[in-house]
Amino acid sequence: MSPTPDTRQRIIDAAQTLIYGSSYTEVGVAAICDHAGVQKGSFYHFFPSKRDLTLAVLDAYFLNAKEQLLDRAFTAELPPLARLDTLVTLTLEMQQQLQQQTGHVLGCPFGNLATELSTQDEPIRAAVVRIMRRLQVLLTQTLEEAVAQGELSDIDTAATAQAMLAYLEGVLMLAKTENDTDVIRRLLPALRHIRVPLNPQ
Amino acid sequence: MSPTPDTRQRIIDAAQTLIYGSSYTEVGVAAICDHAGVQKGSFYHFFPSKRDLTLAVLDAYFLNAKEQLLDRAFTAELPPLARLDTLVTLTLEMQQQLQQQTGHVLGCPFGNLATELSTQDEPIRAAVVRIMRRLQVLLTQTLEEAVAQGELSDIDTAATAQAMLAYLEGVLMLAKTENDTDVIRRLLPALRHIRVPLNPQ
DNA sequence: CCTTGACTTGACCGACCGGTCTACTACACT
DNA sequence: AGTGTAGTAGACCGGTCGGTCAAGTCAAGG
Repeated sequence: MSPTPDTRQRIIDAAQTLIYGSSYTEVGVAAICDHAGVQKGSFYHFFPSKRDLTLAVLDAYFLNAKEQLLDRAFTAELPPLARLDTLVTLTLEMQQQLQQQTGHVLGCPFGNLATELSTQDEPIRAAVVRIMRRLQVLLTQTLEEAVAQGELSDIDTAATAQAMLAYLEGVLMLAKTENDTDVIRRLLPALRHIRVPLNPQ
Repeated sequence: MSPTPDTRQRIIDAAQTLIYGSSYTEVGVAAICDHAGVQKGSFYHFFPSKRDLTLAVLDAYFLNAKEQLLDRAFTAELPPLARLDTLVTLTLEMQQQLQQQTGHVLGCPFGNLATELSTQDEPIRAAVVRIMRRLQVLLTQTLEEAVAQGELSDIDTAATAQAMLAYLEGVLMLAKTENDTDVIRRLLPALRHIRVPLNPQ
């Protein structure tokens, strides 16, 4: 029936939505198949296991984030620190929109999976780490530019980038817990003032 | 057999350990009973459901945190900002010890449960919110004292407290993801420099 | 026309899930 | 001694879990 438009992608899309909206363990393979309009056999034709699907889902999350968030914020068209403000604004807008759609503040898809599975599933943990590193690199480059252009005094750019990432994750987590995007609006703008001084240790 | 030392508490203790070490959904009632040396009938004699047990476990987590962390850090014997440093140090030590015991950085028990269940279970979400508020109050009072004693310039103490809480949660989450307490050691000391300026908007 | 192989179908598997239920034990109070 | 009750024991429930598998569809290539 019908032209069967890319079954594999439909599975990933369904899993993205369902897992982001609840959790890895809560969403079963059957539910994903239902939502994708696919039979279980087809699922296991494309993915050897639920975990392997989840790794693909992580990639999809990142692609999404890149197109909707990262590419718009981390652009050479903006001065370095303005990129951070853009990141803040876009993050707020995205979470607001998701809350309207689902009734819940969903937080960060990477943080959610990492928190749930880091102690349980090593490959998934490692995949999240790789993604976190990419985010950290973007922030580090931005901070280095800011220092070079005199927008920022000398700091430990790598550590500050990671601290900013931690703050972002923490704010999203608190907003998810309170189920209130106002937490993001009130707290996240302070991201740009986070600083880890030089002099390790 | 034997004097049956408080079955109810043994169940809570087992659940604390198991859930903190993995996740809510991953730990079944049967596993908790096994670990506590208790039969299922006894479990459901004391707790009407797994969720109700989890609410009790949240209280137990908080009691633990209070005795091992909060009471030691938030003491009038220390100047306000030194309390934050103590909080940082004790948090690092606790996570290091837990990692030695379990092989994993476990992060924050409240944050873990909140992330996993906020979109799934309203009573548990609400319980975590209540706990987060108590932490926020402790931080707010500390910051107000710091301002009063001139250790800190005028800031939005309530928002800054929440921002510090977010940062703490974020750092713990990143450390859990990387499974490395060094993340805490490098990033968490910057907690005391987090600031949300006055002027609401 | 026939074969190949990617893809789909849906029944099926054993294990486990949270939760129920009945029978039993042990002790306190009368 | 008899009775009520808190606690324990463990078999049992329907449902769901991730995953398997034999049987089939169908389009491309010889």
